[in-house]
This record gives sequence, structure tokens and C-alpha cells, in this order.
Amino acid sequence: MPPSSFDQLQKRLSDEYPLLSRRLKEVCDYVTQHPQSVALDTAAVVADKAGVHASTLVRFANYFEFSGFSGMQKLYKQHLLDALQGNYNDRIATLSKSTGQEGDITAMTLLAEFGSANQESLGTLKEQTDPTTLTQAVDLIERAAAIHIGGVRRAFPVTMYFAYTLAHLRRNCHAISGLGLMHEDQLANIRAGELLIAITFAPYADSTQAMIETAHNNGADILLISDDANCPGAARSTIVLPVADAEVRGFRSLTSSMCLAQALCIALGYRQPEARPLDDNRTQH
Amino acid sequence: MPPSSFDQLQKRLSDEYPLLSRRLKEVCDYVTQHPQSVALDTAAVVADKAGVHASTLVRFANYFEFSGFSGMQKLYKQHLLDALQGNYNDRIATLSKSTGQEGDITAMTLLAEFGSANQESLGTLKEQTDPTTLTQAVDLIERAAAIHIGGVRRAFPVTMYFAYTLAHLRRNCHAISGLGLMHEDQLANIRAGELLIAITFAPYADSTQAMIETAHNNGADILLISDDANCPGAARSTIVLPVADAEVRGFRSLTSSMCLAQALCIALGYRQPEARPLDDNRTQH
DNA sequence: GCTTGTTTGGAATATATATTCCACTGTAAA
DNA sequence: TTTACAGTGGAATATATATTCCAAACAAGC
Repeated sequence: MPPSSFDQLQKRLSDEYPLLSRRLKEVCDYVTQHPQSVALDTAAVVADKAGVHASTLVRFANYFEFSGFSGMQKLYKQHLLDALQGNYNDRIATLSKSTGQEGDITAMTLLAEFGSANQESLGTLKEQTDPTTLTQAVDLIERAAAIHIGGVRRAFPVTMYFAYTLAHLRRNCHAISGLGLMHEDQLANIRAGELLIAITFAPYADSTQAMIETAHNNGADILLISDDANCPGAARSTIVLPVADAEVRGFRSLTSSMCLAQALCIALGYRQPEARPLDDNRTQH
Repeated sequence: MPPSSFDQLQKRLSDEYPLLSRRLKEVCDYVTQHPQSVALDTAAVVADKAGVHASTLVRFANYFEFSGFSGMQKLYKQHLLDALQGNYNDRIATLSKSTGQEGDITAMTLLAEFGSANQESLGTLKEQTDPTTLTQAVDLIERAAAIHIGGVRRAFPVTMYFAYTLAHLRRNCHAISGLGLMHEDQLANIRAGELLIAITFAPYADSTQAMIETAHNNGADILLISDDANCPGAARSTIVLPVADAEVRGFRSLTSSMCLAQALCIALGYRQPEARPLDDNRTQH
């Protein structure tokens, strides 16, 4: 019996991958990565794009007990339709029923909820961010002799993202990691002409506030990314970029903050074409 | 000359509607309301659904100067692909034109681009994630006596996000930080009953592969989060969660990976109500 | 009501497409 | 080195699909 649903097929594809021959693996790679192509192209075209012969494609379909490529393709077409008209909500319902607890909060419902909430918050990010402020922020990063990045606890992933990306843009940057609780020492030598990127969310960690204080006293610039434009430390900052991350069931996300960080870094990348990290980035781990 | 783009065709469809015969109008109604059907179904099926004969469909296509139904269908297929799989570059061009800053790449246009791309990739995350696999992943985390998190370089922010959140759920977890280049030692004592959450993206860092190898040899479970379900290491993993992050202008985002991490952690939180970290989380910095 | 021109549906045809078959290649075991 | 066998690509075939053609139905004008 061939798989009767796209999900079933996907599962078999990954389970039985190691058992496949070389060409069949190539097909498997292609179809998992380009399901839309399988749905829309003809067998010959799919075969060509996947770098194999058409008959190999049929063998592949037969391996998973389809009558031929066409049979398998039907599943892909159906999946595309479902995805298009947002039928994935049905999948959630089906799952809840199958586990016998309809009102239950499953991992999938949470994923769907978070996905949607994050999509919305990205929408507000686009709407509410002020272009002028954003440009000034990029100016600030561009001019800085050195960039220090301070964001702790929940904000730490954003810190690391900045550190990674700025390093790849060949900028002189230091993430304040808090390693050995030496965060104060890590920032002690900041000076005028340098920049602190501070990332802080309510209830605003004292340590981040201290960093802002230090940077301010030493005459350095400060770019503050925060959930509130008037949070403590905002007055001392050169530029404040407010960002409203989604909250679902009491959990706050980082999506918009990460997206903003991304946009800042890449705008910077486009300002210094000699260091455009396109290839660089592709070879990352 | 037949319309060369979907938009052109749409325009002609509405402009010339009054000139069409009764059946041709019916066809026109159907194709404007069900473009996906035109893209995915065969001529016979489309004709049937539209309530006309197949030859009428061909006449309809001929009316708009296509060689036949197939020619027209190509346009619909292409349109579907563009809309679906983030042909961002096309839409980016339209976006820049509409803002009137064609050649100029400003920080704001980049933010808008990334925002949109990430929104779409969150959509595909919801569509493409298999509910069963996701639930199994949460099971795995729940059962684990200890959780080790390994994801380096670009994946490191995700590692830190896991570490932060799992700690707040009072789980015994260790982020493999690579501090002092002791990453191998950090994982050396993993054992059966424990779990490695590995996060890796093309081109798949050797160090992460080594972690998977170690965990596997020691009989521990492995949850792999990757951009390819068949990437090296997938065969040794207990569960693989594939995630397709957006790519714009050669830069790849982390949004979907972060969102997936979030959903996993919070689903876990709901399984252990005694440790529900709602308040905990709100007091984070 | 008849004629003319247009529209329509069905059968026949043409074409595109998938599938099968077979000979060849490469690989592992004897 | 030889043998056996799974894997592969190309040509031949079968099938599905689209397209054309024609006769019938219909509508408008005479």
C-alpha cells in the first residue's frame, strides 16, 4: 500500500533514505527540497532538474509502492492545494482527535500559534519602525571604531547573532558574554568613537543598565534595542530602536528582534561592498 | 502575442469579459476564482469543474492567443511557484519600484524584505512540519535525564535560546558553548537516557557532526534540527526536524529555527504544569 | 418560419507524457 | 580475473491528455 498522505510519505522518505541507491538518494534529496517542483513540473522536467533519468524517477515512485510517478505526484499536488488554502489547520484538528483529547494543547497547535503571532509581530515591525532612525542606527554602526554588544539572558541569542554577523562583515566587535562574570571588565575600556549595542527587555536587567551607564560615562555611543522606547537607559542612548515581540501564552518571542538585527547588519553589509559577505555567509556552519 | 505574465492575463480577463460568449464567461469566472485549480488540474478536470466541455477550455485559451490550454496553464503554474516558494527577488523588485527607490538599497527596504521573507518562511514552517514528528520530539525532550545542546556559529543563537528556556523549565541542560575549545570534553560524558539537541545548517560544521557521532556512540538520543532532512548525521539521529529558513540577498535568517525551538520548549512547559514558567519567564531580562 | 452565422459538445486525432523493457556499466564476491 | 547482480540510461511502447474537426443546436435577422 502506497502512502496515502503527504505526511506519511515524508516520514518514509526520511526513514528509508539510507536504504536507497545513489541515484534514488539524489531523487530523494531533490523531492524533499523541491516539493513544489514535483507538484507542478512534468516527470521529464523533474528528472532533469534532479539530475537523473526519467525512468529513475519512476523507479523511485515504485519503491514507495506508487503505480508510477503520476501516482506520487497526486500527493504533492494535493499537499500544495492544502497548504495554499490554509488547510493545515485540519491537520491540527485531526491530531487532537487522534490523541483523544480535543481541547488539548499539542505541540503542533503551539507551533501554529507561535508562527502566526510571530508573523504578525513582523508585520508591526515593518510598519512601526521609523526609516530615519533605522538609517541613523546603521550610520552609527558604520562609524564605530569598535562595537560592543551587550544583551543578557533572554536577549543573549540576539547578542550572539550580532557578534556572528558583524564579525563576518569584518567589523571589530566584542560580545559581552559574561564569561567568568567579567562582563563589567569586558566593557570597562570602551571609549569615545566606539559603540555599545545594548539589547534589553522588561524588566531590564541591572547588568545591562550598568553597561549603558559605563558606555555613557566613557563618551561612547549607544544603540539601544528594547521593547519600550522609554525604558530606563533610553535617555542615555544615542539611538533607541523599539521592537514589539509577540507574546503567546505568557511566552515572549525573539523573532522581531532577530529580524531587526538582521536588517541592520545586512544594511551595513551593503554599505561596505568590499566586505559583502555573500559567499562568506553561504559557507557558514 | 499571448500575455507573457500572469498580471497581464488577469488584466485582459477583466477587460474583455463582456466580449465573451456565455460558456466562455463561465470559464472566465472559474479560472479567476480558482487559479490554483488551473495550475494543478488537467484540462479535462478543469473543464468538468467549470461545468464546460474540454474543447471550450481550449477555445478560451485560444481567444487569448495561447496555442492551447497547456500554454495558458504554464502561466498559472509559474505564478503559483512565485507566490509559494518565495521568489523573493521578483517581489523585491516590485517592492523597490513601488517605493520609488529602485537602485537604492536602504535599511528600511531591507527590513521590509526580511520581514516579508521571514513571514513567509514561518508560513511554510507551519505547513511543512509534521505534527507526529513534532510530538515525538517533545516526548524525547521530556524523557531525557539531561539535555545537551550543540549548535555552533550561525546556529549558536538557537543553542543559547534553548539553554535559556530549558533552564527556566527546570530541566537539566548544558549548552555546548565551545568555551576554551572544550566542546568535545563538554559532551564526552553524555550517556544513554540523555539527549543531544543538535542544530546544524549547510555546510554542516564538522564539530556538530562530531557531537552527533559521540552522542550516538554513547547510546544517547539525538534530536536534529537542520535545513535538510537528509543531511549528514540524520541517519544517526533519533528524530530529525527539518526547517526551511528564508534567504534574501544571500543572507539566511534564523526566524523559523527560533520559532520551532520556542514551540518545542513551550509544549514541554505545558506537559509539566508544576514547572509552568509563565511568571518565571515574565521576570526575564 | 427560414436562413445565416455563431456557439457548443462529442468523437477522432495528434501530441505529449509516463512507463516498460533491455542492454550496458559498475561493483562486490568468489 | 571471472562471475553475478544490482543499478542505470536510452529506446520503444503504452497511456493519458490535449487539440482539432465536424455535426448539431441555438440565436438573430430577414
